[in-house]
Parts: sequence; C-alpha cells; structure tokens
Amino acid sequence: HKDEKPELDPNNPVANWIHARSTRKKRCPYTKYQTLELEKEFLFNMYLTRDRRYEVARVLNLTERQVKIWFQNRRMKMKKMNKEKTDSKDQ
Amino acid sequence: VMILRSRFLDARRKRRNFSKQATEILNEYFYSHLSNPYPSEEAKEELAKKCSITVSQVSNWFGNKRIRYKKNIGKFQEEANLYAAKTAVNAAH
DNA sequence: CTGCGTCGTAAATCATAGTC
DNA sequence: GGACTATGATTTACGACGCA
Repeated sequence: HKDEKPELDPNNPVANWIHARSTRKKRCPYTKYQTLELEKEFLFNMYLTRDRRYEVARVLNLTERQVKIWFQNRRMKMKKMNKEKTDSKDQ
Repeated sequence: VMILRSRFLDARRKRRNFSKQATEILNEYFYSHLSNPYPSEEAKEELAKKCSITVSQVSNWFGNKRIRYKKNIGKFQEEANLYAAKTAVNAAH
C-alpha cells in the first residue's frame, strides 16, 4: 500500500525544481529616471508600437527587449493591482 | 494630503508577518511536497483560505521559500525534519 | 516561421518587522 | 535603542505556450 509519487531524487529534493539557466542575465535594477520615463510612456499607451519601443530604448539606454519585457511586466502588475482592488470590494 | 496618499500607496510594503498557524500550514505543504513544491491555483486558493491570506501572498511565500531553501538547504534541515515527522504522524491516521 | 501577447516563475533586491 | 537577521513584497528576465 506504499504507492509513491514519480520521484527520482535520492536525497536531492531540488533536483526536479525549476531552475533559471546559467546564461540568464542578472537582474539589473533600473534607475529612478528610467523607471519614471517608462511609467510616463506606459501612461501614454500600455502597448508599444515598434517605433516607440525603439525610441524609448534609445533614450533610456536599454535594449528593445528590455523595454518590451518591462511593458509586459508592467501590464501584469496593473492586472494584479486591479484584481486586488475588485477582490477587496467584493470581499 | 500628499503624505496620506503616499502612506497609503506605500502600505503595500507595510507588512505584517503571517500568523504562526499560517506559517505552520504553509510549511507543512512545502515540506510534504518538497520534490515539487509548486501548488496548483486550486491548492493556492485552499491554502490562502486556510491561512487567511491572499493567493498572491501564498505565491510570494512559496517563491521566497523555494529560493531561500535552495540557497541554504543546511539551514533548513532542522525545520525539514520537524515537518517531515509531523507529516508522518498525520499520515499514520 | 515570426513575433509579440499572457502566465508563472527564478533570482535579486527592497523595505521593514522582529530579535538580540 | 541600534545593529543585525528574518521575512514579505516588488522588480528584472525568462521559458513555455498561445494566437494572428
């Protein structure tokens, strides 16, 4: 009666966990100025056109990929904030 | 007004440590699923309810716990043994 | 096949609570 | 009552997968 889960780890519990690849870029906190400008751009429009992305990246000295990902993360943050707001309303 | 507003907005970072019972429940789940400590959305909701915290807080807790455990398994060995024993007792009934 | 979308997460960092 | 540590929350950066 000892049916166990499909585990193959002798004594290394973290073996099957999700791990970031070693090639991943280390998180680099953005400056106040960069964040402020990104927020302003987000206020202007939540979704970037390719031209705006290029321009924002150039001005803030970030890559287009970083700007794209910043907007993706910012939209998720907004979604989370909205959810919490409505949840507290409905209780 | 600005002060009140900023206080309200910064309230996100005004935290309270979770209750002892809540931490107990979260740790029981974590150590009894140590080889795959990734609760489903449903499991998170259940844990949130049991702990009287939000689903986001449950996610934060597991994210922090996983990385901090992984970073220093030795430091958590005693805690791991404690909850392993507790789970074993529960399973025996 | 590209390319950007969301979702869930890793890892680092932040901010403060709690402890000695 | 600081210095130090623990802990919850937030910020970058991806991987996986969806869709047009």
